[in-house]
Amino acid sequence: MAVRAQQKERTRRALIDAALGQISAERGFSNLSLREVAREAGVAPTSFYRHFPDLEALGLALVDEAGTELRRRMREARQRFGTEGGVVRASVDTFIQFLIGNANLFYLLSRERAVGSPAFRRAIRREIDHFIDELACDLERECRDRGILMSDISIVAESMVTIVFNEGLEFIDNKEENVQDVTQKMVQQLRMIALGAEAMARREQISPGPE
Amino acid sequence: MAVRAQQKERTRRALIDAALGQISAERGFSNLSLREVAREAGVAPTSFYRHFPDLEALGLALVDEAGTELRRRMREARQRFGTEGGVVRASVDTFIQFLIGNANLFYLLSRERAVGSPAFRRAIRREIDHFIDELACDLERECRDRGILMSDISIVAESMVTIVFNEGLEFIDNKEENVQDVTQKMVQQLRMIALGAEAMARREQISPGPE
DNA sequence: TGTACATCAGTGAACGCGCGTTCACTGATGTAC
DNA sequence: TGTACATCAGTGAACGCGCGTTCACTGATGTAC
Repeated sequence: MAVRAQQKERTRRALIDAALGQISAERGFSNLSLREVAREAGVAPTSFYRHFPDLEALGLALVDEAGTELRRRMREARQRFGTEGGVVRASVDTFIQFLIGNANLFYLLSRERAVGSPAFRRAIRREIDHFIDELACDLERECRDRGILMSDISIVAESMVTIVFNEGLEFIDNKEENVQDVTQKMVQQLRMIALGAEAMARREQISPGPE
Repeated sequence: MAVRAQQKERTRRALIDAALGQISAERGFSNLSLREVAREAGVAPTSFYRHFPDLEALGLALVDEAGTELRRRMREARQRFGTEGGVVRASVDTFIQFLIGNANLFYLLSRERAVGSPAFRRAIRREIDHFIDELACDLERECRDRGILMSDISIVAESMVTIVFNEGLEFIDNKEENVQDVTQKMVQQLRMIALGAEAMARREQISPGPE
C-alpha cells in the first residue's frame, strides 16, 4: 500500500504546486484551467480527476495550505519574540517574510477573498478569521503583561490584519518598494491603531456610557 | 452627425452596462467574455470592436466610471456635511450608500485592484490614490478647523480608506449584515485611527526626534 | 431641395483553438490464499 | 514463496462547446455640391 499511496501523494502535490505556480499578479485562481494545471504538473488532464472532483476542490486545498503555512510561520515567530521587541514588530517581520517567500499563497488569502464560489470565499474568510483571532490572543497577552488597557481587542486585531494584508498586497504588486520601508510603514500604521485603542479605553474609563 | 454619434454612444453604454451587470460575487472582471458581454448588450460580438479594441479597454472604461462616480458622491457628501457631524461620519455614510447602489463598481475598485494587466491595476490604483488624497484633504481641513493635531495625515487617510474598502467588501459579500452595524463598525475603526494619529502627534511634540 | 458619393456602426459566416468531461483501457501495485 | 485475482492511478481518443478574431458586406447617416 505504501508505494502506490506515495506516488498518488506525489502527483497530488505536483497538481497543487502547478496551480500555485500559475497564479500571478496577472492571473488569479479563477483564471486557471484544469488542462493547463495538469500539463504543468506533467500528467494527463484526465488524471486530475483521480485527485480532485474539480478545480474548486483544488482551490480549497490551496487555501488550506496557505492558511496552515501562514499560521505555522506566525507560531514560530511568537516563540522567537519577547527577546526582540513587541508582538507587533515580530509579527510584521514574519508576515513580510511569508509574503516574500510565498507570494502566491498570500495572493490566495488576500486577493481572492471576495471572488469565486461561496465555499471558496468562506474557506478564505475562515483562514483570515483564524489569523485575526490568533493576533487578538497575542495582543491580549501583551496588554496584560505590560499593564496596557485597550478597547475592543478583536476589532483592533481585525483592523491590524486588514492594514497588513492591504499593505502586503501593494508591496508584492510593486516590486520596487523595499522591505524596510514597507515594514516601517506597516508598523507605523499598526502603532497608530494601538495608540488609538488605548486612547479609546481611557475615554471609556472616564465616561463608560456612550453618548 | 448627431444621430449616428448618439446611437454609437448608446451601444457603448449598453456594452459597459452589460459588462458591469455580469460582475458578481462569483465572477470578477477577468472572467467576463467578450461574446457574453456583446450578447447581454444585444449586439453582435463583432460590434464590440467598433467601441473597444479588447476587453481590457472596456475594463479601463469601467474603472474610470467607478472612480468618477465615487468621487462625485463624496463631493456631494462634502457639501451636505458640516451640519450633521464630522467628515468621517458623513463620508462613511456616503460610501456605504455608494457600495449598496453600485456594488459592481465598488467590486471593480476594491477586489480587482491586484489582479489583471499592469495597465488595469495601475488605473485602479490611481483611482484609489485619488480617493485617499481627497480624504486627506478633508481631514486636514477638519483638523485645522477644530484645532486638532494629527501626525502624517496622508498615512491616516490611507489607513482609513483601507479599512473602509475592506469592511465594505465584507459587507456586500455577506448580505445578512445590516447597514447600521457596518456603519458603526467602520466609524469605530476610523475613530480609533484618528485618536491614534492624535496621540502620535502629541508624542512627537514632546520628543520630536525619532529613536 | 436634390443628387451622388463617402463614412462607418453593425452584421453573419467562418476560422482555429483550448476548454472540461466521458469513456474504456492499461499495467503496476496490493491482497488473499 | 508463488499464484490468481482485485484495485486503482494514470492514459489517449473523442465529444461538443464557447471562445476571440478576421473578413467582406450592408445600409443608414453624413457631406459636398
